[in-house]
Amino acid sequence: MAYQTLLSADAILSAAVQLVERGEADGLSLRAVAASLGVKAPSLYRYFQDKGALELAVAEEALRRMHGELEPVSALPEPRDRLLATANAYLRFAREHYALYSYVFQGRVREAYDSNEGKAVWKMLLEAVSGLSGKPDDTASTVAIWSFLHGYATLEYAGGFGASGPRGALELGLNSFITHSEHTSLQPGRSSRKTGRARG
Amino acid sequence: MAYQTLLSADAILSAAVQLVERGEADGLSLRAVAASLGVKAPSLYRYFQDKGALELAVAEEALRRMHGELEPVSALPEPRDRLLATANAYLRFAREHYALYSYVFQGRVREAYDSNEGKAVWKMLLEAVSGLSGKPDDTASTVAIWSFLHGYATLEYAGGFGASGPRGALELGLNSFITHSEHTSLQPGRSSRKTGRARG
DNA sequence: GTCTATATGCGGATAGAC
DNA sequence: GTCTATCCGCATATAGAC
Repeated sequence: MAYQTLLSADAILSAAVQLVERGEADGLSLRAVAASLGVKAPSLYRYFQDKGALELAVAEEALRRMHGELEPVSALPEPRDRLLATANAYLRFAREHYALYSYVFQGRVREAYDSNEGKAVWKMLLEAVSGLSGKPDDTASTVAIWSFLHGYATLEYAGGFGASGPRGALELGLNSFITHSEHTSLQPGRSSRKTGRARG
Repeated sequence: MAYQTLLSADAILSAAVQLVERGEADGLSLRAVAASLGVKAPSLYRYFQDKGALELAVAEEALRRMHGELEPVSALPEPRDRLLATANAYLRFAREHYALYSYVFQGRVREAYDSNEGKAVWKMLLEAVSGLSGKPDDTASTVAIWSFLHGYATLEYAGGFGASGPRGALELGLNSFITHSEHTSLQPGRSSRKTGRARG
């Protein structure tokens, strides 16, 4: 046989993710992915039907890594701690891998939300929020906090915070939600620590 | 003279904006802009030095239109009404012109934030928020609410709200901020209406 | 399983005719 | 002031050789 096996779907996906992380989420190109693996572009078609398939795989991988960032703090027993830790983990991922993070929210990758990876991330947020509010599936609060976190991450990256430095905004926002949530909680006695404010 | 004046910077900008609005914010192309005006691409270089200059102009125009949407409600006397109306106007613009809206937040257009148009939008938000909290330049609260609004608009468009329908999240988020803001207000007596909850 | 070669398309930008 | 013609580059994707 003239050629050995150099590629695998995993290796291609891994290389694609790496390029997205470096490239600020421009356009991922099959040529660049192939080049980074030392092969030519047409070789990739043995492992992915077309570019769209690879894009979807990248989006799912991004969500998988997000989930991996959120999962470790999901066992925290105290609801407020858990929510704050979850929010911090979310923002940490967005900051350290912004190109990959934003990849999920843009373009044609909306199918990824219906994947198991997308559902897993949503579940992390939902349980962290619901644990504090006491409501079993507190969709409204989860969407609200998710919106806040995503917006904050985006504006921070885009430089929407001027020279004034917005550091107080994160803590202020989280405290607003938490206070409101505790105030309308179904289990008011449980998570009403007076000490310990949100720290970003 | 063999050719008449067919173009102007305004006409080109207007055509470019229209293409962005239609095209879901893919890549704007000079060829497409020219074609929509019935001319050829090289003609545009008489009015814009290169593509980057046109892109910046589009971003500034987007911010100008956002400001135009927010300005009418800036005269509302009651702080809570003004903030809610401002939030609603912001979301209305984002919904009805999402491609143009998102254009501002992506890519290389960050210079637009430093323009007069960017400052004007920020000022609308800042004054609406500060009017409620009573603090003169309440940057932290403004950043927090802006983050929430931007995140909500983005997730709504991206379909991040599943079939469950997140309608309560907008009101919940706004009420959380407003309650927190009024609670820590420097002028507690002024905007403490018990009636009237946020309506999205 | 990977290659070369190629078809096809879109994009920005410039030179020089009219 | 707008045109044609052109250069150059990058992209997806396929056919067929090795």
